[in-house]
Amino acid sequence: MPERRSSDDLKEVIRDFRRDQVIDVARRLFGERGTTDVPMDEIAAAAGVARSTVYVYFANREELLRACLKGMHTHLIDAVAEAWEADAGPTQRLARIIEEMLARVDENPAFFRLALVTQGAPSSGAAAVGAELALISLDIARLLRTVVDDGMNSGQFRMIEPDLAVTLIGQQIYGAIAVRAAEPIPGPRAEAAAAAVEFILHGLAA
Amino acid sequence: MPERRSSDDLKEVIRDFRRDQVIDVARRLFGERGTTDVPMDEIAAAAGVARSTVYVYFANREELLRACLKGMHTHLIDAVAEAWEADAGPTQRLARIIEEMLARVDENPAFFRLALVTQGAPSSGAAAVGAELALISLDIARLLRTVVDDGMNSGQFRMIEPDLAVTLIGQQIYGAIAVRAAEPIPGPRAEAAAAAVEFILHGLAA
DNA sequence: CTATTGATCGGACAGAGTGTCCGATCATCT
DNA sequence: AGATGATCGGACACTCTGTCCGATCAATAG
Repeated sequence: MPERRSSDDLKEVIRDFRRDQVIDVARRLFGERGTTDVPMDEIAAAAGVARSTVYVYFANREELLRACLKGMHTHLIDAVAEAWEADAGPTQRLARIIEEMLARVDENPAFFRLALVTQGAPSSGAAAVGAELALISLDIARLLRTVVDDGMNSGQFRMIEPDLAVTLIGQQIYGAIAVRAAEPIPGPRAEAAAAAVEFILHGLAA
Repeated sequence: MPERRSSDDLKEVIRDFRRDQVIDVARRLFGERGTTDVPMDEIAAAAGVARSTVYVYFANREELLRACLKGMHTHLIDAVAEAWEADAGPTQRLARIIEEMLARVDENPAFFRLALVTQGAPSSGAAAVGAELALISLDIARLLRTVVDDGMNSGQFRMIEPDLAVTLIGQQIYGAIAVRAAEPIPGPRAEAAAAAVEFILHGLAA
């Protein structure tokens, strides 16, 4: 009985390992050349498996792409959540969220660019893929909402419609990510994050 | 001789008309279902021409897509430039730029979403298409630069690195556009624009 | 040690779309 | 009426997708 169990578990582990192997390769290739321009043949070859085997793990191209995004999602949320505990004030937390997200961009700019690109894209894969990204947005929005509420309660932020505040901050972050992902050689991350926070807090007026 | 000339001109006009006809249809279909999911057959059929005729006007799918973006580009720049003359102060001009851009989004959200999506996308078409969009960004950045310089010179904006200021404003606008393009039923445009301007000027701090 | 099982391979297959090409057709201008 | 040029429509080769299936190989059970 124990043998059987551990044997099954092993298979599971191997299976996941193989799966991740394909996902990693796909994420890299998708990032380099775009989702549409990489044939399944090539992904399979690069991952060292047969094309037909890829279709054992993923029903189709779209599901593979979704799996790529899913991994990034959990990674991002984990990183932000971890940093979350460390800091206390709303300003610090806001700074931390932005810095963590930019860090994620720096980790794999090509694929992050791709993720933004896929966002809201009315293309075949995107209906389902969009759902995956919507989850990320929701998670981030929830965190931002907490920041905004804290900021207003403590009198550090001025009083405006909280939803609007979240939208505005979100827009700024979205833009910052898009810009950074597009930059060939992004400048120092800390400065970029600090500039964004400063701007979000005080704007440009004299 | 004059006949010949006007005859040639007429051909030119007809040619352009046909071309625009295809572009309009393509823009709509691309907006509705994405660039990859609309076969050339369908575009041709919807435009009322043979598929082979489309290939007379456009070398390939990518060139057609680029033509779609090009039209939007000129339209956008014209609209902003026109409004530009009317207003004087940097704040008013900033507001006007944002409002005009959001108006463009409202005109054809589906296609605008698509344009954002294509932005920086490392996909087949996107290398050349990206160039087209880069031009738009450049034009807008130039306008924003003027706004920033005016604002600082007149003491209405605080003094910071102008390039940074342009980037930050650009990020907010980019995000605002993306968010609006993604909304199923966007709220009142004037309010959205006003909120963005207010945010850009004063931020969230108390 | 052998038989079974399950995963993987490799290749064939139909279907769909792309871009090219060319003869047939039609309208227009001479 | 005849020449000219745009358009049509369909055939073509090519590529990619997703499906399928027999062959192969390794680990495991008996």
